[in-house]
Formats: sequence, structure tokens, C-alpha cells
Amino acid sequence: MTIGQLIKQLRENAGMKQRELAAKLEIGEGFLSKVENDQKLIKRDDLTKISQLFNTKLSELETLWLANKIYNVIKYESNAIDALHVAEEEISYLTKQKK
Amino acid sequence: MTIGQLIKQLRENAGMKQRELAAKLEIGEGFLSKVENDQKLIKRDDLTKISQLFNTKLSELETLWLANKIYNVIKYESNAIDALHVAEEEISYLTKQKK
DNA sequence: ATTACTTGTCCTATTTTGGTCAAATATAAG
DNA sequence: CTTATATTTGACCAAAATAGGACAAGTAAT
Repeated sequence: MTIGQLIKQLRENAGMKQRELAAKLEIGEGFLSKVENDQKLIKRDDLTKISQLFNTKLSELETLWLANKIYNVIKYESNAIDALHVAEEEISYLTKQKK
Repeated sequence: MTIGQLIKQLRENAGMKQRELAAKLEIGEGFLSKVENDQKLIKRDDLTKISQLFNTKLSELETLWLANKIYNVIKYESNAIDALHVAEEEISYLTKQKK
């Protein structure tokens, strides 16, 4: 599940048209369409508004949003998976903050 | 192991000073110092030169370089690990290219 | 025929990249 | 200690890339 797919799902489950949601987010509907199809990434600040509108957990939105950012960095890379693992090791290492 | 740590290691194992390596890469030594300490990321093109200079596998350098890029995206994020996993799923999914 | 959605082209303001240089610190040598 | 030599750090910068969008025209669905 990508951030775009989730936004689309939330919107449709609420029976809302793109035009409506776009208006609430103060963006054009063309842009929202691209967001829902993961061709553009929505502004991070707008996640808050979305989480309120659809009463969904902000943290879940943020995780998918961030995943999309990561994905954009590696999508054309043949060693993407290896790099992800290395990055994960580094994060884990620092997160254990051995004083 | 980060890309900076590896570059430093390769250089020291070859008994080379920062000044020398910096000259071969045509960058200042201040910049190289930052690269070795992961405060700056070296240009991707320069990885080729490094792999030739120290006779090391380019793919390994590239993986660490990419890992650093990813790391920079998520380093201050509390849900970094979750996002990494989501991104990995997306890559894996697309890599299986089910026609 | 409308309404809804998608897509392509274009734009500019902000951010990031890749770097310099000088000064500050370490380290080593005499 | 003193002095070279090596490395690190901070402040700054131009150029390149990206973010975040608008808008019009094209498709799809109703």
C-alpha cells in the first residue's frame, strides 16, 4: 500500500470526489490525481489535514509518506535492496544508542 | 560500515594522505575530510575513480553510497524502520515483475 | 453531454549538492 | 616545548535538482 493508494481509498470510502478533497486541501484536482497515483508526493503538512478529515492515524500516513520518499531514491537502482539493508543497520545501530 | 568509513579505510590501507587522494579526485582536502566523516556525500561519479585507485568493487561502493542517501532521508524520523520495510516491500513487489 | 479523473507541459521558489577557504585542532617529529 | 604536517570544522556559496504546484487538453465513466 502506497501513500497515494491510501489517500484514494480513504477518499472513496468517504464518498468524496477528488474535487472536494482537492478543495479542502487547497490544491488543484490535477495535482491530487497525481498524488493518488504516486506521480507526485503530497506536502507533508497536508497529512495532518488528511488524518483529521478521515479520522485516520497520522503515524500511518507518515510512514507511507516516508516510504514513498525512500522509494523515490532507489527505484531505478539495481542494488536497492542491499542499500536498504545497510541503511537499516545504520539506523538500528544508532537507535540502540549504547550510551 | 558507511561509505565515508570505507573510503577512509581504503585510503589508509594504501598509506595515502588525504591531500593525495583529494588531489587525485580533484577536490579540496577539507571536503574529503567531510566525506570520510559522512558529513558530505561524494559525487557518485567519483566512486568509479575510487574503485580503480584502490582496486575495489564498484558495486560495493555504490551500495554504501546509496545507503547513505537513504539514511539522510530518514535519520531524524521516528518511524524510519517501518518506512524502510514498506519501501522494501514496494521494491520487492515491483522487482518480481509479474508480467 | 456531464462529471470525474488523468496526463503532459510548464513554472518558480526552495532545497540540496558539491564544493571552497580559513581557522581551529590533532598528531607526530625533532 | 616547538614546529611541521595532517585532519577537522564552520561559514559561506553558486549551480543544480527537487518540490509543489497550475493549467489545458485528453480520457473514462455515467
